[in-house]
Amino acid sequence: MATSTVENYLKEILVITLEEEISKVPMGQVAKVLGVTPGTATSMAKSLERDGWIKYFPRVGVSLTRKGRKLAMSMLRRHRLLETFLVETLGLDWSEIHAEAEELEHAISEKVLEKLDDFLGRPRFDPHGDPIPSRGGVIQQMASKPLSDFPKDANVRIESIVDQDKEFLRFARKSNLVPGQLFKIIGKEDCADAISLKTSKGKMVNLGFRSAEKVLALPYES
Amino acid sequence: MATSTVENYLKEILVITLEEEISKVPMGQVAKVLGVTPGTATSMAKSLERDGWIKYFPRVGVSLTRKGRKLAMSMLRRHRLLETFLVETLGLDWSEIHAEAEELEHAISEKVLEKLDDFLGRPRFDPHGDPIPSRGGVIQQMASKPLSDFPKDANVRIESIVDQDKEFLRFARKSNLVPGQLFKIIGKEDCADAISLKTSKGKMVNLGFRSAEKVLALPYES
DNA sequence: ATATATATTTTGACTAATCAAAATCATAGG
DNA sequence: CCTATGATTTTGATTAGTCAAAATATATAT
Repeated sequence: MATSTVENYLKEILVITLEEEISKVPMGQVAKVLGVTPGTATSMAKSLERDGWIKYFPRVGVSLTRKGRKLAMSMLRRHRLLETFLVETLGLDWSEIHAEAEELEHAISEKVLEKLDDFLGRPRFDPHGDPIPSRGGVIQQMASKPLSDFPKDANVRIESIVDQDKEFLRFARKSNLVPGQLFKIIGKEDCADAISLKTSKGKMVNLGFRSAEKVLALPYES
Repeated sequence: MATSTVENYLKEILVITLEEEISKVPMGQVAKVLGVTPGTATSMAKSLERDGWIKYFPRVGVSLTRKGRKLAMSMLRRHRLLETFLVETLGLDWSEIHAEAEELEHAISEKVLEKLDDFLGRPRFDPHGDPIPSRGGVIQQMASKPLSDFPKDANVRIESIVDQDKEFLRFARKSNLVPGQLFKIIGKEDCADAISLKTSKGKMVNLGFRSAEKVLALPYES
C-alpha cells in the first residue's frame, strides 16, 4: 500500500505532466510543488522508482509508470470529487476546498468514493471546471471553445491557436496569447466586433472577432 | 499538531476510560486495542507524556491530561459524526462504517466537520446509539431510565443499579445485570408486575417491577 | 571556450513509529 | 517468605520521510 506521501508525489507529477504536456518532470519542479528540498525529492524519486511507481532519469526528471499513473489518476479523481462535494453539498468556499480535499483524498476509500459519486449524481467536472477522471482513470477532455464564444467577465485559459498564419502566431506570442495563459474577458462589444482580454498582471490584448475565433480556450474559475 | 498516531492513542485511551470507568489504563490494554507490541505502547506513552497529552505512571498505566482529553473527545466527535454521515447520507452498511470513519476522522478539519454537522441536522447520537460529544468536548449523557419504563422488545444497555442493598447487588451480579451489559426486553406483563430480559447469548432474567425500578438503562440500537 | 550561475545529487543527521527479544518488576500461591 | 507467572520496560535495530550543506554536473553568457 502506498503511503499518503507517495500518493502526493504521484499526483503532483501527474498534474504537472498534464498541465505542461511534458513527459519528464524535472526534480526542481517536483520539489517545489511538494514543498520539500531538492535533495528530498531526489531521494524520494529513488524509492518511488524502486517500488515501480515512476521512472527516474538522473539529472533529467521523472515520469510515471503505468502503475504510477493509475494511482495518480485515482488520486486526482478523489481530489476533484471531494472538492465537488465540499462546494455542492456542504457549501464551503472556493478558496478553502483545495486544502481540505488534499487531506481527505488520502483517507477516503474506493467504496465510500463511489457512494459519494452516486450521491453527487456522477458529476464530470469539478467546481473549478476541471474534468474528473473516471473510475478507470480516463480523463475526459473538456471541449475548448473559441474566445469569441465566451461572455464578458469570463475567466479563460488559452488552449490552442488554430490558425497557422505566421503573422498571427507572432502577434499571439507577443501578446501572451499562448496555451496555458490565463485571461479575463474584460470587454466584449458585439456591435464593434471587438474583445478585450487582460492577464492577472494587467497586461491587455484587444482582438477582433475574426481573430478571436482562431483562439481556443477553456473556462477557468479564477 | 498531533499526528494521527497520537490521535489514535488518545482516542482509544478515552474510550477505555469511559467504558470501563477506570482512571488509569494499563499499558497492556493500550497495546492491545492499538494493535502494537507492549514495548511500543510504553515508548509511545513516554512521548505522549513529554508532549503533555497524558500522565504516565510506570508499571501502572496512563491517564489523559485535560489537553489530551480535549483532543480525544474531539476525535470521538469526528468519528461518530462521520459514522452518522456514512450511514444516513451515503447509505453504507453498518458493518463497514467503523473502519471508514477511523481513517477519515484524522483528515477532516474542524471547519468541514461543523458544516457536516449542520448538514446532518446536528444529530446527538450516532447510528450505534452512542452519544456524539459536543463541539466543546462535552459528552451528553443520555438520560437513563428505570428498566420498568421501557416497552416490550426494547434493546437496552444497563447503566447502573441505584439500590445499594447487598442482597440485590449480589443477585444482579449473578444475573449479568451489570453496567454495560446488553439486554432485550422480551416480556412485560403489567398486570403481573413482571419483566423478562434476555442477553444476546440467550441468558434470561426475570424481574418484578419493584426491582426493575432500581436498574437504570439506556436504549440501545441493536 | 571558459567562467559563472543554476539545477541536481550526495552525505550525514534527525524524528516518529515500530518490532523482537532480553531484562525487570510485581504479585499470587504455596 | 520465596518462587513462578505474567505484565511491563529496556535495548538495539529498522523504515519512511525529511533537512542542511557540500559536491557535482549542466547550461548560459560573454
